[in-house]
Amino acid sequence: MGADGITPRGEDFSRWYQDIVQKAELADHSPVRGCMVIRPNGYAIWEKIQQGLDRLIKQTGHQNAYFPLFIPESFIHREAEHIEGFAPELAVVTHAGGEKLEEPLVVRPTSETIIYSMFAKWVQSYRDLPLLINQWANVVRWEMRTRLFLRTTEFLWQEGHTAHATDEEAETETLQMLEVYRRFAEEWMALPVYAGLKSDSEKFAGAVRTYSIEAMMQDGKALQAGTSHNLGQNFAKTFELQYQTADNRMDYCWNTSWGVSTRLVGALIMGHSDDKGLVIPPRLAPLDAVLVPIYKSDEQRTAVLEYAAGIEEELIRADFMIRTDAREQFTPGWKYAEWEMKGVPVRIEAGPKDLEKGHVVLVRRDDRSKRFVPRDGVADALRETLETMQRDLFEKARAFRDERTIPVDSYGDFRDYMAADRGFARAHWCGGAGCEEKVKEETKATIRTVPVEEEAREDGTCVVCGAASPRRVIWGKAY
RNA sequence: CGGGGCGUAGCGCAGUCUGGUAGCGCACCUGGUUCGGGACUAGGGGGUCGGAGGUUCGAAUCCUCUCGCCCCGACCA
Repeated sequence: MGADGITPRGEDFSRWYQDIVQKAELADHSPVRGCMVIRPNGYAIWEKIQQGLDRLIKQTGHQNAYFPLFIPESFIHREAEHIEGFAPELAVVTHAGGEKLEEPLVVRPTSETIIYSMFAKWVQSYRDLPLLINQWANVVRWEMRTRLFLRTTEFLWQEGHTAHATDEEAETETLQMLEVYRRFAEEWMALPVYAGLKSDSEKFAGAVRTYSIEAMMQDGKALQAGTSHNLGQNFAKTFELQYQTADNRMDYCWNTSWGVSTRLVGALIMGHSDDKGLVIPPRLAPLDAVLVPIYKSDEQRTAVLEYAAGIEEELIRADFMIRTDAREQFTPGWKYAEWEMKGVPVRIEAGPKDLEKGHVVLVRRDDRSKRFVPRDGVADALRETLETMQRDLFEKARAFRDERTIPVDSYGDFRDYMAADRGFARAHWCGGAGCEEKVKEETKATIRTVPVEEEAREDGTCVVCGAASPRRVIWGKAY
């Protein structure tokens, strides 16, 4: 462990991750196994994610609503594949009000069943469609093994649910939201992602097709960062979600659902942070900058704090989130380390020399580069620094990912590459579940995503069995 | 749920084998000197040793059971 108490990434990635979560005060373990207390620093990041994404969701025409936590157990059982996927991880309430319940209540693992049963009441004709709903909620899945943010028993997420008149429209919606997630990941989170289709073995139970975005973490492993499902008419048929067509027939609706969760906070950590602590892309940082005043004598103290107060006031007026760290009991150096640990994107230093020269020092968190900027231009300089840092973080992550995503054409090479834990392989796949299963058993790698763009088409032979393959797919070990 | 590791002050650990007054570093509190990359000094506070039961004159230490965390596997966003 280093002087700052963080296990270096290269030494033990998993411990490094836990150290960041603890030391940056993002989350803590609750008394209940597998559950997580999201601490203020962590929750502030989640709030930024919510704000950014909520806007994109609304801009694409969706409205927020809220459906209840409790779902009648029978609802979950109605859709055969759905229950098969979820049965082992359900938490069920059997008693309430001091009595045994007539029908047990499931704590939602996801809300398809309750939402589409309600949609059935609201949709009469094609004129009621499309119905575009989103909800921000908590869900519970009784997982065997948990990790803070990445997989917890209870987690926070957003789940969109829509109903459409045609299959084509539902598919368009599914892809639209996949694109929203891709944009959010890349432009807000500065995480480059591969977007594409899930193989049958990885798709959501109850969906016709599942799409996802997949990001590469700094240890070369994949993190599924968002999913978008085309549900077909599976749930519509189960819950009698029908509508009257323009030519007076009855038809079942076509549904989609899509979500991202607090797991994204984990993605941010593992995507950008370093051995000094948390690194957050500026667009998602709760604080834009921290101002550290520096002084020796009392006269300096008075002058510098006044200088700092003026800067802070100006930056707040320019709509930045900023805090001055005027704590007396810590030295500037100590504060630098502390704020680096917590991932504040920019540090502003202001001391007697800066006051004298009429400038301030801006230091970037990611590369710790220093800039001296005139006092009067501090707001513009800060804005520019944050924008540059946002871009640089994305480019750095993209270069890392690209370098570690390599084409592989023989099964021997494939096994060697996966054994080295480097990253993703782009290899041909015949589409057979058997080949996928064999790879998983022998290398622990799975198909992360199947690229669907036209440009991705390429004739080749399956890296496992040698049969004809229309495209390379992305393979990797996953969280 | 299987295999491995670990629970002792807020954090990191020693002490456990071989039972005998619970320690160290950091953090915390008070004073003084410091302050542009994790300051120095003097004094001080803080612990049902994860929990329960047992053995013993005496248990952090030995025995039994139990709970939690981490790593590896099976399940998953």
